[in-house]
Amino acid sequence: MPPGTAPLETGEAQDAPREDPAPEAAPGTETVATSAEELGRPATIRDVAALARVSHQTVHRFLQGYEGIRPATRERVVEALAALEYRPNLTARSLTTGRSMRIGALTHELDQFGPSKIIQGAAQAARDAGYVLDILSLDMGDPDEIDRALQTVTQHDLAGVLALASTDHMAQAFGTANFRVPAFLAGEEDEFASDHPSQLTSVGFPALIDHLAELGHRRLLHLAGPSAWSAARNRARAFEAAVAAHGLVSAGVVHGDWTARSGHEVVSALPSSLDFTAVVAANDQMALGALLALRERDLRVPEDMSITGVDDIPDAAYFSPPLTTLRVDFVAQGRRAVEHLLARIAGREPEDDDALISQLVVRRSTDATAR
Amino acid sequence: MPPGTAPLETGEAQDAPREDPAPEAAPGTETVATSAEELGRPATIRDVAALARVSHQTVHRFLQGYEGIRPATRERVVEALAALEYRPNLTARSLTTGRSMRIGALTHELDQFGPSKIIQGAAQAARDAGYVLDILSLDMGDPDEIDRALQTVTQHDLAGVLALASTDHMAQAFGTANFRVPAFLAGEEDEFASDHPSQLTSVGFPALIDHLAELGHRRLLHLAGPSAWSAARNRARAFEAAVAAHGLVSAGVVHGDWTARSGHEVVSALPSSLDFTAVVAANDQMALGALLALRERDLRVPEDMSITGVDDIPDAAYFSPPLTTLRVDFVAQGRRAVEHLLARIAGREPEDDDALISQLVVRRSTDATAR
DNA sequence: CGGGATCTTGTTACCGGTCACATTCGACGC
DNA sequence: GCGTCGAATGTGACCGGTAACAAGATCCCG
Repeated sequence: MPPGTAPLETGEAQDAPREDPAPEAAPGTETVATSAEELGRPATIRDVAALARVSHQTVHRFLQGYEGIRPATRERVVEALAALEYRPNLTARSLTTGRSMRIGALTHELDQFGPSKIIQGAAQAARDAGYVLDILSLDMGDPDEIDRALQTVTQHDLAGVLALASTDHMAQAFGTANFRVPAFLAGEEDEFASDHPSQLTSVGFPALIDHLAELGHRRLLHLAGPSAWSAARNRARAFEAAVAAHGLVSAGVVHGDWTARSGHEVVSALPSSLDFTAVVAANDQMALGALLALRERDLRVPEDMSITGVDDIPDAAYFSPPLTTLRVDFVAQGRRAVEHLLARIAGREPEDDDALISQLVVRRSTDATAR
Repeated sequence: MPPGTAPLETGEAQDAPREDPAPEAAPGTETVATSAEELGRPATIRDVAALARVSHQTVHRFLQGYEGIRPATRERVVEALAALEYRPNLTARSLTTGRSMRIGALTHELDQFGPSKIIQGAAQAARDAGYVLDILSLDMGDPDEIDRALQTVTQHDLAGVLALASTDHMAQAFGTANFRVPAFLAGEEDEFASDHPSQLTSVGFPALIDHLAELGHRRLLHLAGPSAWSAARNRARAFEAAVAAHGLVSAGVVHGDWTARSGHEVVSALPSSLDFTAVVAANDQMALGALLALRERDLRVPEDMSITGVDDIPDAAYFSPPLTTLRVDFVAQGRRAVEHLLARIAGREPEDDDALISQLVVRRSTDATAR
């Protein structure tokens, strides 16, 4: 016998002229809040029910979109909902349903351009779907981190998990983890991945290599990313494939770690006589480092050496010289990752989407080779 | 009369040799799960209580660190906790307490270096404190966005809100919003802010201007950020103050929008005869754009013109030439913002922390002036 | 106009912690 | 050996939604 938690007095007070909704506490009658201010706290479904003089279940049904509510009743509910500015408490909802409107994003490279753009796109897509993105930042290197993240996930009743890390380490940890909820591993790069082989010969790297071939370059050096990153491997593979397809020659593949510093180091360490006329870097930062290293070796870009990047970071257009590169749509990748995850959460098959194609942006860092 | 939800049979089964904990369902006796696997779902506090043959409240007390539990009892609880791999359900906890272990981060410039680094630091600090950072990405320009964010906050029972936006627009919207929970507005930049006036004359900009003065520069141009950003205004003010303190001359302040593109535009648009010998940009990107514009005007850096930035983005060391800049510790700023917020959540006064000082990094973009 | 089918609405319990209060236990004093 | 008091532990309700089921209202038809 709960003491009148939800008083259902069918008093006349409500039917009286709206002008005088003064809280006249009739004896034995619980006063019913008629406005959000009067309540002083977020309205609950029962507050609304009391004001509408229905059961909380009727309010609930209305909120679920149930049709079989008498118009008169429905109207009272609608009014009460508005008067109390009702917003469902998502925590309470999560408790019963066991699921929340939250997506966990596992990540650890928030400071890099690609990943942070992906997060941006993912956050947008999540928001558009009414979800919130929880950042689960990982300290890589500590193997327990994945476990900790996993615990966080289960403790927070997340609706799903998006793994935005792109290293093998992460992919592996992710693969063995059991999140108990839908999960989706988003590589930084889909386009060059092996399950889109058709893309390899249509746009992106082929267009880039094509561009260099047209300028007369025959021997190309690839400045690749760290091989533990799938994106780095994919790009290296795409490079090799495109070079072969054009009958050009790969002068080798050297590895950096995505940073300008590594690009600078690697290029500085090359032997003094270079048997290639263009450097194809796997990202713009490394290209930047290479640019400086070439300058320090008294090689002019593009007269003596052409150089290209991938990503098209905003700064790339203002390097000296401006960088020819492949523009990658990271925001779209992030959006898409979330959409895939949401599909999985809903039990749907993700819709087959068009391949994200990167676009060649020609700037001054490439030109006809003198050699 | 709840039907034995938490069976408290003091059966002997538990005291029997550990070797045989087979689930022998005695008639009229609910079986008690003795391991996480057997349960097949996350263990609740009542599962633990049943296994430990205590009330759920005793388990609760243990978890709260209550001391007055008899050793024998305590031991059973500890064992049950471990056997069932109990993890509190944070959603349920939030429901009763009305607070969660989540911090909302309002942001809209996730792709910029500073903000994304700040988020990184904030996410770390949040994680270290057992919190999770929820990204509430805003579409600026739409004034309803703040309202939407506010609703999100209340619906999700967030413990606090961190506003990481740095524009006046955001600050103002934030100031008028009532989040019902602790909130903290973190500017991108503390160091140059007016409430740390002492810093203005000790490190950071003064060191930078000092450096230029020593190289013989007398007239300096400031390439500022958009004036709607407090960080831009702070930096401009710090510039003016430092110039005055050194008896140098400000050749004016021109405004960009933080991008390399804007730096390039602004410097390209300057009259043909320049009456200054150094450009002090408010961030590295604009300095990059300026660098290219100067090169296009056939001005050599640093021989004809020195140039400096602020932030020390990783790429700055590999610009052509490498950029003299002020290193700003954004990660620390993010951490600190979260710590402040957590203090406010806990009702504590935030501890007075040392000013975050930016550090002068001298590279090749500055040199003695020929003029 | 009664009885069942249907439509509409209400009642009660539950999710898993937390809190307020009640009860039992054990030690001690007389 | 019994009463007392504090320590140890248990009971039941509650947070705000959701779900299963029950019951009242309405309607239709013979």
